[in-house]
Amino acid sequence: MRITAKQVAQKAGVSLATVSRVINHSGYVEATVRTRIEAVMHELGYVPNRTAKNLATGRTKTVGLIITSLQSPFFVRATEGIQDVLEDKGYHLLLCNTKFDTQIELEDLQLLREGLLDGIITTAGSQTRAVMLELARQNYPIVFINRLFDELKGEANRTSYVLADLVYSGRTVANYLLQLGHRHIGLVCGSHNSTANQLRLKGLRQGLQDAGLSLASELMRSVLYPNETGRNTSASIGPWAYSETLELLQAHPEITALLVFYHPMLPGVLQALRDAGRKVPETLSLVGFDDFPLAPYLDPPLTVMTQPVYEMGRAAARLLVQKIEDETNQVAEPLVLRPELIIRRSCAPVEVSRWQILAK
Amino acid sequence: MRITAKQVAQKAGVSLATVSRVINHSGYVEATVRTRIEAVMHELGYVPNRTAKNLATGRTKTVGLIITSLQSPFFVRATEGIQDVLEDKGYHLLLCNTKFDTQIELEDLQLLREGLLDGIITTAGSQTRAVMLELARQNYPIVFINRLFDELKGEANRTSYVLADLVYSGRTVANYLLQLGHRHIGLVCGSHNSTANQLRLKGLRQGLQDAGLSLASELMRSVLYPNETGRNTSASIGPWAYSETLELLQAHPEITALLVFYHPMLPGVLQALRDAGRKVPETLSLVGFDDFPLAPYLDPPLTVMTQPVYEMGRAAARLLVQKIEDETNQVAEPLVLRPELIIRRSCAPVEVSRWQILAK
DNA sequence: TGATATTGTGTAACCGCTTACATATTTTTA
DNA sequence: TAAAAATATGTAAGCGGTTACACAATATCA
Repeated sequence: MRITAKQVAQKAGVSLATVSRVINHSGYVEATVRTRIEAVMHELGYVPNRTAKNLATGRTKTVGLIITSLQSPFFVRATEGIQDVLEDKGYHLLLCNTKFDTQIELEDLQLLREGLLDGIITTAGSQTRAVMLELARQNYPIVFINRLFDELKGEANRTSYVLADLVYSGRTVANYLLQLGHRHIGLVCGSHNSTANQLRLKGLRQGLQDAGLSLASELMRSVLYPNETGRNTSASIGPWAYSETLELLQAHPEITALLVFYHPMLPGVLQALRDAGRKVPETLSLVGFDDFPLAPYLDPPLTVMTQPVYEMGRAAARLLVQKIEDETNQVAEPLVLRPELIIRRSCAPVEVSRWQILAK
Repeated sequence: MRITAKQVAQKAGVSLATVSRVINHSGYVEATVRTRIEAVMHELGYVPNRTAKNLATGRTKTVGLIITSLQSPFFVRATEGIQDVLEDKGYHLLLCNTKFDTQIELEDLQLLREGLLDGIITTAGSQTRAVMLELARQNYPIVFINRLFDELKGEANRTSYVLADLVYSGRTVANYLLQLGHRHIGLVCGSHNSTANQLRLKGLRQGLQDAGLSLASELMRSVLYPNETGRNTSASIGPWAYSETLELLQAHPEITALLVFYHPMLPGVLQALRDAGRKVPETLSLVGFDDFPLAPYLDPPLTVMTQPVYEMGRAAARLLVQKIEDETNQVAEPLVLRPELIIRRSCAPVEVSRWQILAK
């Protein structure tokens, strides 16, 4: 049924090797022979078998992208950047969505060992640190986005890092809110296990400390992801975000500014604010993380701390392909990009908030 | 370096075949032997090679998902549904983002022939009709989402269809707006090439005709996607949507209701409305297609026509896996799911609009 | 014009696993 | 208890390409 290169070779009266050469444009092939073989391939409708090629070459031209959710514009935009580069370099993308399930993540990582993937780009890995380190040390090509492994520092291998300066992110937001007069800053973050959140938190702390303040840990809520308690399907994180936010605001009415570290929590948070009777920004200032196309059209337009996500995706893909194609081990120099605060209308000076509250 | 099954066999003192049997839990293996082999595998850190297995079995346990963009919640949510099922069935997902580029789509389809993919789920295919038909007739497993091929009707092959009743969508929206008193309904749709849009349009026309009206084609704008004019990267469709909307509103100030068929155009449309000084819903009623988590928090909360996207994704994946694993050809019976109108606050009776306009 | 380099092609050994078939042993059944 | 069935394992032929190596034919050069 399926036409093989062997059949092409026979029909064209040449050897299998020659056919392979014309397929891959490798080695020497006489022009007339090449033409003849190409004609036969066309006539027979020959299509080379990718799997066979993969086995013979030991490469699949496929890379895995491990993300924890598709619900965040961060992942979507990063994926676009990655794919634009991969497409250019002739690679394919296997999308692995862990949904915060460690088990799934481990299975996905295993694909590297199984030879199905030439490399991996990952934004996950909080729960799989050990395995990650092992893979890195076995010189599998890996690019980490917003994730750093200090343990690997100085070791030559085939990993790379692409990061936004998330500490700067946290610090900048802290400064901005401080400057608006806020002293009680609440925080709803995603998993506290996430490196990204830890870095942002670190920056936030720094910013507050510089002003002689400290972050009250009781003003901070982390939301357990649906799957951190077991395997699950793509459930919404909304309800969690909603109830945590509501509780936080009820327990701490002194909060005048709220940070939302993880985008998929936004709907839940916004609903909680409505139900708690907190108007943004009059009664509460709100800052999101990661920009998205509709942010300017929310009620109110949302002020966000962004990262150059698309570029980060591109960089990650570029680095990964480079690591895949250049087998030498190197000491990775993290590529750090700068986040940016986009001020819209969800934050107001604290005086206004006070006034509003009193006026009630 | 890499451990092969052969080495495991040697070390365990059995044949390669037996090792294969324990790996795949196939055939008969004596319990003690199985244990011994497993011990050796573990000791050697053996990991089976996926590519070799793929070649030997002629299957890759990988399916391709062809989408045109990641910017739409439709694709994101569908992808989640698909992946939840695939994960369950032990399949992987190769994500193919065509960005409306026919060339890319053709290359992605080719992966089916190249044996890299066991099957394909696609939401695209407007420009690749001929190739699609060919693949379908060659009995490659394919599931179409929101896409129907009349040419294939009654033919037995390995395709399936999952659709939302988009004609109903269009009709329902028409009825709703008509009932609110709107008579001049504008339309900003994505590519007119998309089957989905054509169906919605058909429904819209039906709804209007039932009321003795007809759709004025000059009130309709389709937006050329960035890539319908050549290969491109993941550029935003925003600017196109913006300028088309602005022009439409300027040319036809009589429009009192506007439909947005393609979600990624929303930001551009909303900006245009602002710039045109049209308040929603006072001065213009707005209906979006496809729901998304932040829709209730837009300004104003957006009324949308939805499809059960996640379920459609799940259904598509289930059907595809079924087609892959059951080689018999069948006549496909389209699975049609029902859309739903979610009324929020972006539509108002036309009297109000008139009043507002006059009041100016 | 003979030595050397370049070009062109075939042979055959992989890549690492699956599986049809053959064979041997044990269990079941009549 | 002999025949049939079930269990257990090995042999070897694929799966469909790539590529090292050998060798032949031309082209290049001093």
